[in-house]
Amino acid sequence: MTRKAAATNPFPDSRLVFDPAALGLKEYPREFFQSDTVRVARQIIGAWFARRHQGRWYGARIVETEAYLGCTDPAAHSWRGRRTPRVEPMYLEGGHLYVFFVYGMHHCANVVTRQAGIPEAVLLRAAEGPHGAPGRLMSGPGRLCAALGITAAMSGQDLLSGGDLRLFRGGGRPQIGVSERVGVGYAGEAAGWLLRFFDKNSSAVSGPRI
DNA sequence: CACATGATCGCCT
DNA sequence: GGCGATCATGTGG
Repeated sequence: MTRKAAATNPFPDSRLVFDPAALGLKEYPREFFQSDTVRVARQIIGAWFARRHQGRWYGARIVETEAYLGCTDPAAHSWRGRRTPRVEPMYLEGGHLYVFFVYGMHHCANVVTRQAGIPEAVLLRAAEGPHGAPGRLMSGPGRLCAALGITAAMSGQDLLSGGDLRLFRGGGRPQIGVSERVGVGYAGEAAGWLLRFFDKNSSAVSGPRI
């Protein structure tokens, strides 16, 4: 017997339409993404991940991230310098997008950090919409990608080349919570590293708020 | 070629 | 809290 397919958040979703120009949102300079990965993971809490589609911008205010520290991080796809077609975008210079497919049904979006050849990245785990928080729409990396229609075909795109995928700086100074990363129990000691960051005041954060 | 598994989610108990 | 869906990817023969 077949089971009901997992519910998907259709893209485009009109609740996510917004106007970065009207809001005066600015983009980050390249150097920002080339700096320390943990710093980027913290700093982009409150930033806007945006996608342009048929003339409209769809936006997600990032409220939860995780840092993946490349060759020396057992939880990272690039651990020990692994270099395969899937992971290749992680080796691009900071500011590119790395998207992968997991569990046969979900996509996860990452912002690549550091210089070209240093495969580190920040996983986007949760976001809230521009017109308030539409419940659990983007609470979790899979739902976040579903809501914005992010697929592996977009992996390797540059967020700083004036294209349809961008990251804008957010306003304010969110209160940042810190914890272990989610779902990396297989990574041994690295499972305990405090590399997950979230907006303490957001109801869209996906996992434990400890 | 064959097989094991995962940076998740939703439904079940 | 547990489990199954479902398949691209990586690894090994």
